[in-house]
Amino acid sequence: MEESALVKITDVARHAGVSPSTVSYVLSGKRSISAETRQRVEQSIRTLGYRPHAGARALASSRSNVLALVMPLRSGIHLPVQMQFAASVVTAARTYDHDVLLVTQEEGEDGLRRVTDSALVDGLVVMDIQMQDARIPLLRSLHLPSVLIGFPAEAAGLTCIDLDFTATGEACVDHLAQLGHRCVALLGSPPEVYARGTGFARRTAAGFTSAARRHGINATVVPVAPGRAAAQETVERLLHRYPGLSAVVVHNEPALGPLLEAFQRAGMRVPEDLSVVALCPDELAENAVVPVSSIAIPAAEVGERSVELLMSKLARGPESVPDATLLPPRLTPRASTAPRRPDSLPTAS
Amino acid sequence: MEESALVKITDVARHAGVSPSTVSYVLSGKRSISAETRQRVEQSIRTLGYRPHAGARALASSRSNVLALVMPLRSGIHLPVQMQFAASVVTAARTYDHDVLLVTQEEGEDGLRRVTDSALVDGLVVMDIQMQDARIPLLRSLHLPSVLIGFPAEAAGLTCIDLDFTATGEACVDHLAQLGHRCVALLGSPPEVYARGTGFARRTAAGFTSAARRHGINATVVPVAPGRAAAQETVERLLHRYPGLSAVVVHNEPALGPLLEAFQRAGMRVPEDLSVVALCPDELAENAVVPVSSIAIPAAEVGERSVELLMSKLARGPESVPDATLLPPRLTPRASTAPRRPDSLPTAS
DNA sequence: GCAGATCGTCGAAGCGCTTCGACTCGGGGA
DNA sequence: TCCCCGAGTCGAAGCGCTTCGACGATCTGC
Repeated sequence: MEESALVKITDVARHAGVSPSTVSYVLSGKRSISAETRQRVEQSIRTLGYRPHAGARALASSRSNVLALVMPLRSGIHLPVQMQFAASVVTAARTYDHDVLLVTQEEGEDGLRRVTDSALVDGLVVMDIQMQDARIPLLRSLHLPSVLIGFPAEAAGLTCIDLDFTATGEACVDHLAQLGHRCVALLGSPPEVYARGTGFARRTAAGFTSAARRHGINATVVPVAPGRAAAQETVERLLHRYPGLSAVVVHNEPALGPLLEAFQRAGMRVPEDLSVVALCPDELAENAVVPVSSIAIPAAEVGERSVELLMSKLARGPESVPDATLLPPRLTPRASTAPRRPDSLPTAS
Repeated sequence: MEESALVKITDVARHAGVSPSTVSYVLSGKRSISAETRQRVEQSIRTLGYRPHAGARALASSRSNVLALVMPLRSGIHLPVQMQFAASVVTAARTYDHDVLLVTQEEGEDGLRRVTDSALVDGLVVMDIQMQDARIPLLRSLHLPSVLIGFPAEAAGLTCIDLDFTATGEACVDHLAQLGHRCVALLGSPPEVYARGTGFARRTAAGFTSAARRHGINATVVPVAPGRAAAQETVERLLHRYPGLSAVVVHNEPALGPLLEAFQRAGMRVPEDLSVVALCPDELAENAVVPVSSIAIPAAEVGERSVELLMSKLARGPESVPDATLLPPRLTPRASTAPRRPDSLPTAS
């Protein structure tokens, strides 16, 4: 409540009539302190406006109370998601009395080395993990705990968290099946992405397919190449091949707009003739020509949970935490999905 | 090039056959070291993979080599700008061998107190400064240097940086005058913003007006309330009152789309009948119905410069740096501005 | 050639905190 | 009654680094 920047633990100790170590124990709770002493010390801390010196604390305790957030900072389409994510990481970290150091993706492995080797941080939250991520070996060899957002090809022994894409694929189909649709398509990522074996694309497709089988629904998975032209062509081919098609799931953010247009142009009104579910941020879904029912990456939840995981590893060891945590999808119904019209064409043979 | 996390300055010293202090001086350059010794030490550092312990360094030198970036993390419309900004701050900080601690706007004054009092950071970059910003008094009383993005009402004695809005208003008019326009309007922020005396709105208007006078051009400033309806109405009134109007400057990001539509609806084609210049992010300008000539906040430059200012204050004292730094506007011409049609109506009387 | 400056290096004293014994004091269990 | 134990506190030893003063060696200028 007073000055600052110069008051140290010995000042507090003197003011409270105890030894510095006692003050330290009051602060950390690592030894029992009589209620009376504790209150006296706490009062002194407040009156003097004492704040432990972060560096000194880090040196003595080998804990910095800072964690690194490694994130891509180049402009892209996902910005709102990233921001939400960063915000929730910072907020969650604060509830554990930690601060967040911002490390850019571009700093790569050297960046990680730097912040860990210099004991700047106690742990890492690493966003935007690729299938073949160059940082994985390093992360694995690190003596510091880390949590990865997304799943690399080889995830064993790493703590990863992400939306459950299999369940997401299933949820979309469940939703559509419930509305009576009998012939559905998954309009997915560009072909390369599948060829590369990218995890989330494959998992979504798998969930989609198995749920369709479970419901006894006619289902197909179609990659969508980038660009308006490709979208248009994909739609034409699709409608020709599956005349009974009455619903699609779009898992390709940039293609969503073009695809909707293409369907429109092909005479399919949404949702009268065609129901559409998308995997994309709510922003995008809300602002499409017709608001699209969607499942979004739960950025805030991912952020919060990842910090919780990290803190648990820090406090209770790496074994205290599951390797993979998959967040359940939440589908937000909007105007783009409706029951199948009884008079629509019969399901394709 | 080897292990890590446990190699300390004494290890390096032993390996190089010198004393720890010599290693320290090699690292900091604060005393002269013979070329020979320097090389030997540097070699040892490399072979052992030595990284100074950040906490120890901070404790001994009372410099943490970390700076705080205080930014709003709630989703809003400006996200791309914020990100660009954050990215350039981090990058610039790295060139000065500093790291960046992320502090959210929401933490407010307590957040600032915490990171400064605990000596976590050496200085602050504070974004999103309001006219009457509650943090100003605190920032002023701080013993740590700070740089503010934006100008508060009372900026004396604070280091502030932002786009030069006066020059921006002028640049827009210059551009339009050069194209032959003789009657222009500034479509600005909602009335409250002007009433509140918000700095950037006023300054833009001032620049706009004075440049128009200089060019002998008919000019008017019109606030634009939020909402499509308001935009529509504003446009109608404007066109009625200034039949000779052939160009507008829009300084109201969310209103840009609605305004363009309203002009369209009123039969004014852009740019044939009406030239439009906007103050908004490039993204927005590029993706409007017709690409809009625009001046954007130079986020990357602001970020970089703000770090430079901060570093200068840190290294050479607060006097080494100007109170205000105004970045020159850069107008990007796009499809929305064209020469005035000779057959357009005469300038309003 | 010699006083005095300069260069290059070292040793030691902290920076402000945590933490590990050690010590005191009462209160049970035997 | 004696001993042991736990609760509560203190003192001191670092944590790994920077920095100040000191000290020999080498250079300057007369």
